[in-house]
Amino acid sequence: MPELPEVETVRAGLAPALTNATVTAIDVLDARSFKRHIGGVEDFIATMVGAKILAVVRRGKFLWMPLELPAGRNPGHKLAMVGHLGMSGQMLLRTPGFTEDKLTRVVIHAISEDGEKVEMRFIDQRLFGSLAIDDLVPTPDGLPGGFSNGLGVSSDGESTWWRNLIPASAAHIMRDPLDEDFDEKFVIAKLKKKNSGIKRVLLDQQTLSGIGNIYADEALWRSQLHYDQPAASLTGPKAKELLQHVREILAKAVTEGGTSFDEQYKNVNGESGYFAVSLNAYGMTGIPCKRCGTQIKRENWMNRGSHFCPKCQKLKG
DNA sequence: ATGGACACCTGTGGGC
DNA sequence: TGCCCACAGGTGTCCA
Repeated sequence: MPELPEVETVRAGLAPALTNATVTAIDVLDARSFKRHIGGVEDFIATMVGAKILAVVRRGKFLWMPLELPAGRNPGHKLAMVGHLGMSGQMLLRTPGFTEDKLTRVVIHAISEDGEKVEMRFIDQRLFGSLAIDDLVPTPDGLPGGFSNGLGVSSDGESTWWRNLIPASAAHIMRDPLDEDFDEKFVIAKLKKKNSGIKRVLLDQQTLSGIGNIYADEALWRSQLHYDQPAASLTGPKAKELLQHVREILAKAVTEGGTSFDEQYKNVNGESGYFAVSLNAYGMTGIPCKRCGTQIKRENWMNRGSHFCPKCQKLKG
């Protein structure tokens, strides 16, 4: 479900409530949400309870929370809780006692700096999402690991110890187009070397991150590119234009709180985002193209769907 | 390198 | 009403 705008909406919602909060207890309703945590459920709980959350950081669709463990419980490495929403994950902030949400898998109980109790409920229909604790390792480029909007950074503006670190399990994820250290030249150079179809490349989180099926279809529609157009066949200016569209679409979707079609995407308060009204291609099968009036087509592609205008997004070659 | 298939899962909606 | 099929915002891995 969630792509960068949805995950950023969640990050931005969690950060004010969880920064500097201390974990007090964890309820596990379904242990399958921990399949990516090597040590198993008991280890996850033992590490998390008592830990202080220093920030909520995001790169692409990955979220993490650097942890400060209580004195005397230093494992020798820097740790973070890493969350991924998969296709259907949600992280809701609830006050204790709020009606239990259907499909809740994990509840993290915490107490804020001000002594307020808060519950972060991890809801996940399909169980492709996960929570795990992972080692933080230095970023290869020595720059900040991800986006945290300044929350959790010390008041004197100095970077804190976790800033230029990234969870080992997300270290292969390249920067996303909204990252201030996003290296556009590097990405364009990479596109030039790839003979794969452009959509495949847009979805490859090891080239650039944050884009999923919705925003790939939207960016390709705006750029009038067919999903199978070889990436290397794009001219420099065309590649630049495509990335500009990607950036604009992601940024606009962030301001609208992401895309919601159903109960699967919600912000931390359980509210839907509004970007769905701005969609031009994704899920628009049979609807006239807003540019030329031709019906938008859906084709099976890579075990999912691709939506495009057959007239203004032709393969060129 | 690259493309494809599939595994991991549950739920919903359409057609009959 | 029930049953079967298609389909769903992701990622990782294995195989030709």
